Amino acid sequence: MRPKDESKREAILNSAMVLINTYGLAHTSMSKIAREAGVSPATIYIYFENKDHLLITLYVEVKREMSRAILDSLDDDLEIRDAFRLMWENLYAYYLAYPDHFVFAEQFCNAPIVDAVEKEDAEGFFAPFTHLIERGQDAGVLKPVSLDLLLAFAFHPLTQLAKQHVKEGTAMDDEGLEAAFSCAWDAVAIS
Amino acid sequence: MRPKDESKREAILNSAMVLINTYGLAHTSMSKIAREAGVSPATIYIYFENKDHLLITLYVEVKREMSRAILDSLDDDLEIRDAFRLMWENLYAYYLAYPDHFVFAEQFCNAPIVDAVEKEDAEGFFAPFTHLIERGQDAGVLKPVSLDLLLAFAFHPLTQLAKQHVKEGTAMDDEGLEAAFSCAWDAVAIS
Amino acid sequence: MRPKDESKREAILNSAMVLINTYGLAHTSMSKIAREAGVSPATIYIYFENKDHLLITLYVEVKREMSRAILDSLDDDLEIRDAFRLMWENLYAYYLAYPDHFVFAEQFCNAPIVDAVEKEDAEGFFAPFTHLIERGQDAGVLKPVSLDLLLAFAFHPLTQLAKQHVKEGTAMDDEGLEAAFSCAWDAVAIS
Amino acid sequence: MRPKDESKREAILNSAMVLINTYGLAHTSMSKIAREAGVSPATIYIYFENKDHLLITLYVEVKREMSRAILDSLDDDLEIRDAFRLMWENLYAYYLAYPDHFVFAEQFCNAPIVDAVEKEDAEGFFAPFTHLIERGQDAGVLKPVSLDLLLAFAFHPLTQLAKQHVKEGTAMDDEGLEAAFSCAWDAVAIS
DNA sequence: GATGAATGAGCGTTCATTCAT
DNA sequence: AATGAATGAACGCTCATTCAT
Repeated sequence: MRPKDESKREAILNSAMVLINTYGLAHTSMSKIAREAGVSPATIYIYFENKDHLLITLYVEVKREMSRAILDSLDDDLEIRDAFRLMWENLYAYYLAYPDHFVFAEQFCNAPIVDAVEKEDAEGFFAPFTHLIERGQDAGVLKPVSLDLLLAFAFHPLTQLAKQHVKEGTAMDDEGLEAAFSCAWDAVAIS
Repeated sequence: MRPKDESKREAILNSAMVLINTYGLAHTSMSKIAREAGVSPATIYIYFENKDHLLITLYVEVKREMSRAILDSLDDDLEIRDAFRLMWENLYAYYLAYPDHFVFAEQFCNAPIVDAVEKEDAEGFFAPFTHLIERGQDAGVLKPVSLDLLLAFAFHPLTQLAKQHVKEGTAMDDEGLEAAFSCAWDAVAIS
Repeated sequence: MRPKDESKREAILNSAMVLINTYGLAHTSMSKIAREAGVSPATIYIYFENKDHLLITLYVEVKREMSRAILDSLDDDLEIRDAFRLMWENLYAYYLAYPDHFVFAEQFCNAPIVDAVEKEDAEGFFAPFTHLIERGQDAGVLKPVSLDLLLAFAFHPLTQLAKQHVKEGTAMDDEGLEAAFSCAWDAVAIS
Repeated sequence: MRPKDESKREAILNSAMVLINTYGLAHTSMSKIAREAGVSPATIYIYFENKDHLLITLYVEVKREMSRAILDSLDDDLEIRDAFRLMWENLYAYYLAYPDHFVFAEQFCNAPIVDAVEKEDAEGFFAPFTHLIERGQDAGVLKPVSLDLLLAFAFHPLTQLAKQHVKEGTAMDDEGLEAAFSCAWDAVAIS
């Protein structure tokens, strides 16, 4: 027997992402994914149980890669502000480097299908953020408010900015990034 | 010729919104919308040219209502901070009062179909925000950074918070709202 | 709106029967039925909830017609033997006149799907037989054995004979029919 | 080269029979048969040329075993009636002992695929019946009517009765069997 | 204006069979 | 001999839309 072809699995996942970003979840069919990936529709079902599983797998893997990218060069010895800044830059760099991942994740997580993602899979993504924020609060550097609140101010505006930049094909320069980070830091840090 | 029945139009739009929020854009068909609205599929085409037009109309109307809600009690004589605060509270109140509108808008604006919305329709929504921010910058109260950046920090975290609260069925109390607003203000105001 | 087209419903049912008799239940798809009936596959679903409902409806209607044919000219005033004979002849005549009905019913009732037929629908068919047999037993003309047993001998061999005749394109002449009926009568009557 | 594994062949045939009896010819796929038999779909094609061959082989083997069972203890020295009675009892016992065989055979032989069975394979089954009937007619014990007619009355009602008993999980006791046999004998014997 | 009937195209999925190991 | 991977065609069914009343 032939071994499973890992490149096929990835072609399927990537084709799904590209089509979803281009035409939307609503107009991306299994046949189209298969055609784009250069396989038979039936082949998809060797790698994924059904369409929902395929989409959820794609989301979870994208989120996992995002999570990994953010942690790059991160170190517990860094000052809170520097660590925060590094994650912020990592995230923005990731958004620019893999806009597909990012655009897909935003579409997916705003659709009801996201509720089918297992909780542990979903929340793993936020762990590095959470950890940093708790560290910052313990050190008396970050405001003593709820985690959700800090998360919303620390990283969500960046996502919003990246969304616009990806759509317009623009990007922030160092100065813009510096200004943006300042806003974020002012929002969450004790002045 | 009977006049078009406004209540039918409303029923169709509302049914679409409810189904899309429950099952997703991808699983909401014209037949289902018709059944939910208690009309024939053919009737929908009397009120809307086709499915895309129906969805876009729904989005634009939802956004327009949001816009209107935010402006409630707003007055150019208010101090910048107070005006900002009022809009912030209006928006959060609207999210809680009409979670359907809000959930639908988030799903829609993260799907590619949003690109089919006429620019003037889409941007009208932001006008009150824009106007306020420009006033604040002129007065030297808000940071002299790009409009997009201030918008991202001033209102986007609130959307993110509301998304969680709607999903979990919770809400911020006055104290929480105060803390959240402080973060937003610190992000955008000159300290 | 257009009224439902009764001729379409019948074309669908008849096409299904013809295809099932020719190619078997296993090789008769909704598309093929639609093509044979000259309608769109989607149209079938206006008249029948799904494939199973279509097949079951077909079976029940075929059985109902058989039942009606058997009762033709039947009269409670007839002697038991004459009534029995009339039903026997009616049934054989029906088999020869509508071999499709008969062949379909045999295939259907030997497949597991027959278990999905509502009991009352299924047993209505046997009512005339049952009634006659009970009358015969009360009159002391038929053997006092179980109903199932008498039914099995009174009518099932005829079905078997008809099956062969239909397949071979032959038929019993009057003499053959007389001989066959004698066997049946000897089987069930008190000598 | 390993020798073909007879137990695998049996497992495939038996799995096919079980699935067909449970879900019907129409819903029994090669993959399901393979899964049920604990082999790969490809393995089935080592033992059988294709699906039709598999089904036909199954039918022919089932019929051959039935045929063998009926002949058990049969002896040309027996009186016609006793021989007839023995075959009748053998057949009923076989039906009760191997209801799967019997249910499968009835489904199969009422579907068009039965026409693909080679004539000699199919008719071999009836040889013992035929032989007995001819002996009985020569001896002047059985009615001098066509073979098909006698066969239809002699054994077909039993099949019908067994079908009901298998479905209901009941069985005839000795008394019931005696009564049933009497009917059959009265049908075919010269009084 | 409003309807249920009607449709060809397409949906997600499984089919019987073959391939490559 | 035996396998799981792979497939194009077909499955049952629903889609967005239009027709006829």
